[in-house]
Amino acid sequence: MIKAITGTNDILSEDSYKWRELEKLVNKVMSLYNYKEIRTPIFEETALFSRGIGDATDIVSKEMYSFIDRSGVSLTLKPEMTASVARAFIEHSLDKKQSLSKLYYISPMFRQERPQAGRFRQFHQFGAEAIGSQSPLLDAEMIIIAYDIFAKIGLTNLKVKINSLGVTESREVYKDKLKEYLLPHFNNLSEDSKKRFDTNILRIFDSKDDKDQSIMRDAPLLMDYLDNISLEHFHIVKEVLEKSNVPYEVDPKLVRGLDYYCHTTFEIVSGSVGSQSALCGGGRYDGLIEQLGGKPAPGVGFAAGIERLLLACKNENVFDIKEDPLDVYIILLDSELKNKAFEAMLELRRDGLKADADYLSRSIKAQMREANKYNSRFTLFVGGDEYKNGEYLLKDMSEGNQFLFKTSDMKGLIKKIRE
RNA sequence: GUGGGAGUAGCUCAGUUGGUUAGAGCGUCUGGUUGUGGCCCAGAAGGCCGUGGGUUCAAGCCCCAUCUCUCACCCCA
Repeated sequence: MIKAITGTNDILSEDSYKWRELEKLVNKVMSLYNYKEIRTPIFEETALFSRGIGDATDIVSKEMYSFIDRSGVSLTLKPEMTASVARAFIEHSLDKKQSLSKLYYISPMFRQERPQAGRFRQFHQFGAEAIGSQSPLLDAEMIIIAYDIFAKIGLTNLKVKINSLGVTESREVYKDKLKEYLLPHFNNLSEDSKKRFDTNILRIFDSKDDKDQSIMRDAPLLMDYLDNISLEHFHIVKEVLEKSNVPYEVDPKLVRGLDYYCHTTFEIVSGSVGSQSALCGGGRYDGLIEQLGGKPAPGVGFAAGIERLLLACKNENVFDIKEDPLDVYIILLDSELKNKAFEAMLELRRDGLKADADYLSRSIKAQMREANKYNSRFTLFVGGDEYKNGEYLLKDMSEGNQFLFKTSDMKGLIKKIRE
């Protein structure tokens, strides 16, 4: 039997309705904040991601779905969206069309990781990017958008964590200090952290190893090495969040994995999912556009994982929405009338009512059970004495009342259903 | 890439120290008289017990391999 690829999922109809509603909500909120949708290709040149995200990250070095196409070019299924949006921004000279580009997206992403709770190989993210301004108001806006969407969904077990990485220069100074501090402890670090010492030393703060944690407890903090401009930037972000009623905590150990981040970084984590608790993450990337060959332009953005979000919803018992019930289910009493019944049903549908009927020539009992399964508000009986008298019988399924309508009076029948 | 757990009906799971025709609940389908659902009742369909080897007179159960799912590490949304 052929099965779906490991780490990919079919979204069956019970769930796809929920996905659609979530997407509607995202579209709505993004439009309130005046972000415009951008759709980029599923695959890009591999070089875009190795330059944008950073060669040292695991995402680029071993988790990308890369392949050589027939013309010999290395292509990659997008593992994240920021690099793609940045590429499109440069390619279409969006900076010349307007001073600030506020963009959002909903899109599948691909990473060849080992699947676990809330993590898949094809997964979906929505997110936003604002390119063209250094304003800390935008950093805060990103956090607020994500927070607003999560709140509208009904999630409560959330924590907003923010931190500042400052500018590159002060961060490099700090990295040296950290190296200096860690060197005497090097042999006591976990194997993973020994590797991180060279590749991405800041991420040792994220280690779940107890020994690492105790070593890092006394490590110097980046916050203490930030220059005044970075501190001021961060201060404004915090101030805006407070005034916007977004509860947050500063986590000086929150460092993000992607190379392009600077200044503000943030995550919103949920206590309702497993170990993959970050529902969204993001930050500022003032150097990225230039690094990808564009004219320097500052940017900030975030991405949220849809599968994780829905997992959190399931565990918190929120956003449990069901598809609208059927308005009418047609019950065919005389099989000779099936064309007539189909016509009537079509008329209902074309008038905007959700209607369906039995296509398997089943018994009346079976048809009624089917109507009930779809939670149909009404059933319409076609046939029998009523039809001989030129009438249809309409039954209200919750009350049990029945009403007669002239077959010529579809308007009256429709009006009754709409009441 | 590393480690733990699990694969029996559409779903959730039972299957005793290996021993005849493999079970339940839910779901599905059909009925419970002439044209009416939900509740209830009855019946039916549906399984090469993940796959391939092995041990044995005998394997769903024991052994090996393999695949898949799952959780955690790594990494990250």
